[in-house]
Amino acid sequence: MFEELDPLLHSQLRLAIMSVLISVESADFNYLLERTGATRGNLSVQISKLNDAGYIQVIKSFRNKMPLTTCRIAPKGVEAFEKYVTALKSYLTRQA
Amino acid sequence: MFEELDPLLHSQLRLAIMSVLISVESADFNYLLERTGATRGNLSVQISKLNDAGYIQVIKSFRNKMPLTTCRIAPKGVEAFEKYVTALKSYLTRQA
DNA sequence: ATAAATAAGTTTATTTGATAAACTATAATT
DNA sequence: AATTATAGTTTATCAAATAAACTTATTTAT
Repeated sequence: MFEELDPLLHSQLRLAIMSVLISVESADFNYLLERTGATRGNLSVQISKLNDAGYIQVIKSFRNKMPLTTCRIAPKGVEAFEKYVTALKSYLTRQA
Repeated sequence: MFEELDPLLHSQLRLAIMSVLISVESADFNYLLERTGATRGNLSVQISKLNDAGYIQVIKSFRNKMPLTTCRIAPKGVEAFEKYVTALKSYLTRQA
């Protein structure tokens, strides 16, 4: 049987966000915008969802008097990402 | 940048259907039901969508006077599946 | 003979989710 | 003091996944 795919990760944009975050120490809003090609609104929403799930940590501060949103992957997020990758493999490898 | 994920394949059930079909010569409705764990309604809808897209071929016949729906992957479906797998990899491998 | 149960799907309705458009707040520029 | 730019958030819309309800035909039981 196929393993369940975590619906929070089985979304193109959220997966892209997580994919970026798993490879860097931290990433700010604009960097994620650029890397994912998302719109600001969509990015904002999906960051919130990942944060609510405890998959990422979001730190809001100021840089040059401007708001700065910094994201960092959380242990729970790493775990979920790895589990998702494993689950996906059950769909991708062709077994008879 | 991340590659686009074919929305037709980036769906748990449709991906499961395609995953089964890519590994067998053909599969009937009940076999797909069993393998995917889907409900009949949901399976019916998703088979239709894959058929409409030309990803699979659906043959309706009768066995023991009962309707029999047989599915087979189409060349276009194999192509799309392979492209999807390649695209997915851009999300799963952690590059800095 | 007819009523109930089973089989194999399909259609419709609901609910969720992704996305963009519109909005907010602050800062810098003209 | 308007206008433009920056960095987001909130709201509205549209699509899509899913299950519930329905259909049609077939056995089986009464």
